[in-house]
Order: sequence, then C-alpha cells, then structure tokens
Amino acid sequence: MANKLTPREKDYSKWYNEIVVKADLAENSSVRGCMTIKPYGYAIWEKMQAELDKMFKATGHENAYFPLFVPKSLFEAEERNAEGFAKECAVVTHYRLKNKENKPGKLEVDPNAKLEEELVVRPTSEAVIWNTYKSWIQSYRDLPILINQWANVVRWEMRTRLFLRTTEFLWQEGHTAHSSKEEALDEAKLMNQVYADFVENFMAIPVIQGTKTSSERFAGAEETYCIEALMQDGKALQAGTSHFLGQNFAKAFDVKFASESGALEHVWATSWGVSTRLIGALIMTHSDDNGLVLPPNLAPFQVIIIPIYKNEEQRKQISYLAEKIKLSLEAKNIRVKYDNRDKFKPGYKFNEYELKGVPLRISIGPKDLNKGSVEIARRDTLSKTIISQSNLVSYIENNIKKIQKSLFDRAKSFQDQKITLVDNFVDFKKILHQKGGFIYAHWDGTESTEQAIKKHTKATIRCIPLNAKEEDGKCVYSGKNSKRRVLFAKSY
RNA sequence: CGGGGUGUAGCGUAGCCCGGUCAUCGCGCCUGCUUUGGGAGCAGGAGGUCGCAGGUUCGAAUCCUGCCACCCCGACCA
Repeated sequence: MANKLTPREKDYSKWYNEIVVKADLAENSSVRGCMTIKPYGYAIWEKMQAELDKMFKATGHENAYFPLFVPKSLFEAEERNAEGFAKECAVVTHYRLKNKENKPGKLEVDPNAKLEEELVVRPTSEAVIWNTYKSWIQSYRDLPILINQWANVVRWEMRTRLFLRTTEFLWQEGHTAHSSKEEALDEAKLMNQVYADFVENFMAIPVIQGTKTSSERFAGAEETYCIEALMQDGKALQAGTSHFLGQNFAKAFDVKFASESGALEHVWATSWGVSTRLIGALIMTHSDDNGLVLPPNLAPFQVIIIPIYKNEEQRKQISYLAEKIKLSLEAKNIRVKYDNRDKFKPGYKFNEYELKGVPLRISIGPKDLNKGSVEIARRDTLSKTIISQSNLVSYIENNIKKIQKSLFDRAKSFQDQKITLVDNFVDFKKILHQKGGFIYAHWDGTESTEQAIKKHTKATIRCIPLNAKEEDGKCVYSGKNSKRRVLFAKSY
C-alpha cells in the first residue's frame, strides 16, 4: 500500500503538509493565508494552553483580555515597534457595508462609513496594553503587573505556511510592568526559562536558549531572549521569545510611577509569547513517514484501543473487556479512547491512529480473549508486543514515561549531532550546505558581518547562547577578534 | 511589488497546441454481497456554472480580451 508520506529529503515542505492534512490537524481556510484548526489539532493546542497556563500562574501571572483593534495613533506611539510591524498590518478603515446599486444581493463598502481614525488589527498588543497600563499605574504599590492574554493576532506576511506562519495565529502574550530594571530583566529571563522547560518537558523538543542580535531583536526591545529548536531537515525554528523592553513603552505611553523615595520614574517592561507555531515545531521535530508522533504529555489521547472481531458475539466480549481496560487506565489518569466504530476495519484504524500520532495502541482480538493477552504497539518505535492483561496497566504507565523520554532523547541527540564548531568561512559554507543544522562560530559582533553572512549563505544568527563560554577567537567571516561563539543556521 | 506557473466533481488529474460523441482517470462518497490480527474485494450508483465576465464562431474546457484567485522563487517573519 502506498500509504507512506513523501520522502522528506526531497521535499520537506510537502512531507510536512501531508502530515498536517492527513493527521487531521488543520487546513487552509478560504481567507488568505489563514488556517482552520481542526478538532484534533485544536485538542493539542488546548493541552499546550493548559500546561502553559499552569506554569504562568505558578510564576505569579494572571490572565486578562485586551481589544483586538488598535487605533493608529496608539499604534505609532512607540516608533520602533510601529515601524517594525507597519508593513504587515491589516487595517480597518470602514464600519459599514451597503447594497450595491442595481445589483441586488451584492454589497460594497459604504464610503460614508469611513472611520475618522483607522484601526489596526493587532499584530501584537504592546500598544493597547501600555495605553491601558498608563491608567493602572501611579505608585510603586501598583507594581509589578504580571498579566498574560490568550489571543489571536494578525500579521500580513508575504508567504504563509500552516502553523508556522499564518496570517492570523493564536498565541499567548505576557505583558509585565516593573519598578526596576533588574526585576524586569529577571522576569524576561524567567519566562524564557519557563518556555524552555515547557517545550523540552512537555513537547519533548530540545531547545537552545540565547539572546538575539540587535538586528533579529523584537521591534522595540532592548534585549530579546529566545529558545531555538532544530527541525529534522536541519533548519532552525524560533520556538518562543521573551523581551526585555526597557522603558521604551513606558516613555512612549507616558507610564510613570512614584517610587518609595517619591521620585517619578518610568516603568520597566517585558513581553513574551509563544504561538500555534509550536505545533509546527512539534510536527517537524518528531514526525516520521507514517505521520505525526505525539509526545504522551501532549497527546489528546495517549492510548487507543482497537477491537478486532469476526462476529457479533466476539464484538460484545471484546467491547466488554475494552471498556474495563479503559476504566482501569483512566483510574491512573491516562487518557484513553476506545474506537468501537463498526464502519472501519482494524487495519484502517491502525493507520489512522498512526497518522494521528497516538503514542500507544492496544488491539484486542479473538486470540487475546482465549489467551488473556493484548497486543500493544508503540508509535515512536512502531514495535509490537503481546502482553498479559494482568500486567497491562503498569506496562502502559511505564511506556508512557518511556516514550516521552525517548522522544526527547532522540531529538536531543539529533540536535547535538547537528551542532558543528566551525572556524573558517569555507567550512562554514560547506557544513551549512552538506550537513545543515547549527553552526557554532565566532562573530565579530557587527551588523555588517551578520548581513554579509546572511547574503552569502542565507544563514542567520539564531542566537547568542546563554551558556556560551568566553573564549578568544577570530570572526569566521571578517577575522576580527571575538569573545564568544554564536549559533548560526538557516531558519524558518 | 518584481520573475515564473496554475485554475476541470470533495481531493488529485487527462483533454487545451490542432474548436465538433471530451467532459477522462484515480482517490473519496452511496448501495449490496463477501470480508475484518496492517489502509479489503467484486458489482452497481450519485456527483461538474470546465475560475469569472465579455468576444470570435453554426459550434468554445479548447481561440481572443479583461478581471479574479491560488501556488512557487525574492524582500518580510512568532
């Protein structure tokens, strides 16, 4: 059967799209560059939301919600931020349609309904939020403000790709206000660490933490912390960012507080976000040619039970057993689905749940009824084992942990193997071309060198790793002195 | 916005050069029987404004004009 996906060496993007579509995660909507997230894809997002939310609350944050529309005058207040996003803003100019003359049933924009001031559909919420914070903050007693919002944003990108870069996407954005630089910096670092923990522990995706160079930094930020992941085709993907915004937004929106000493000072800010792009990272990190592979912590259901029967009597007996197994697993907080649909054959279901990436499959047939056994298949290794029904619960519990760990370990060793230390530009180009992945090389710290390397190789500086050791070296491009290595890669 | 390409059933497509039983094939869908431990087989069936609007012609999926949409390559990017 030609059920395998496209070989990824040849056409990685097709391979990716096939998984998205066949695993029933999302599809292109009729709106330019937007996507419809289907129930199974959304269930994964909900698991991610739930876990992140828990982590945000554990670090003292609360959720709130701010408006979708940003009046243009507010949007332009912080100049660098506005300039950075200006080219990709959807703008509302009118608030009413009317019937077209002589064309019943057809509508047109009513020119009389032009807005006094255009409304920008938020590409990010700093502007609306800081305009609001202005009225919330007077004294150091009002600080810190630690707020997160779950929202959609719109960025009118030139080229789009399901999950990775859609015109509209779902995300969370945290916006915090602090009374000191140190506290804000600590917050930005803390949230980057939260992201790293979440992505590594729940999504089983190893990441490298670092800071962005000034050219890759968020528009309006003083420092951008990020987590970078490596996809199976050797390209890097920015998985999350946390920004130290200094006093830029406080100054732009005139947000001051009276300190303990009575002095009026500008507030210090951070913002941080991760998006549905993480689902793209998940797909491109773990999937194989049989479809999606989900880490158990994120799988909407961790175990699928599939019955195999030849007649009604067998169906009844197997269903009885399956329901019993389901309850005993659920008692251990394991998410289980029993697929008793009579309309599909077992073989069809096996493939379906492999495409969906369900970590463990239990199949129960007539043979198992006689022997008191079940067959268990692991999605990550595609291996099958027959075990006794009496050992089932502990076996599944164990394997859920094992799979979670082994997915991370596998991705981690792939990533480690794809980080190459390079000391001259000839090797740089060769490694990038032949091996891909991250290149760990010295850089003279100038933007011009960064641009030149990008122009020659399409590789960018993904980050300056937080754990980069101080060492003397020569820039891989200019030969000038450098104090530490930075991480280069081609990226999404 | 520059360069290239494509629009035919839910999806993927043939036909277009050279106008006339050409609306083709596969997947999917529906019905029946046989099947069910890795995407079932056979038989029958439903489903189309050929992207849109004009034009040429006795006749247009096919030729001409205009428009629209989408895809790929560059600039942008969570």
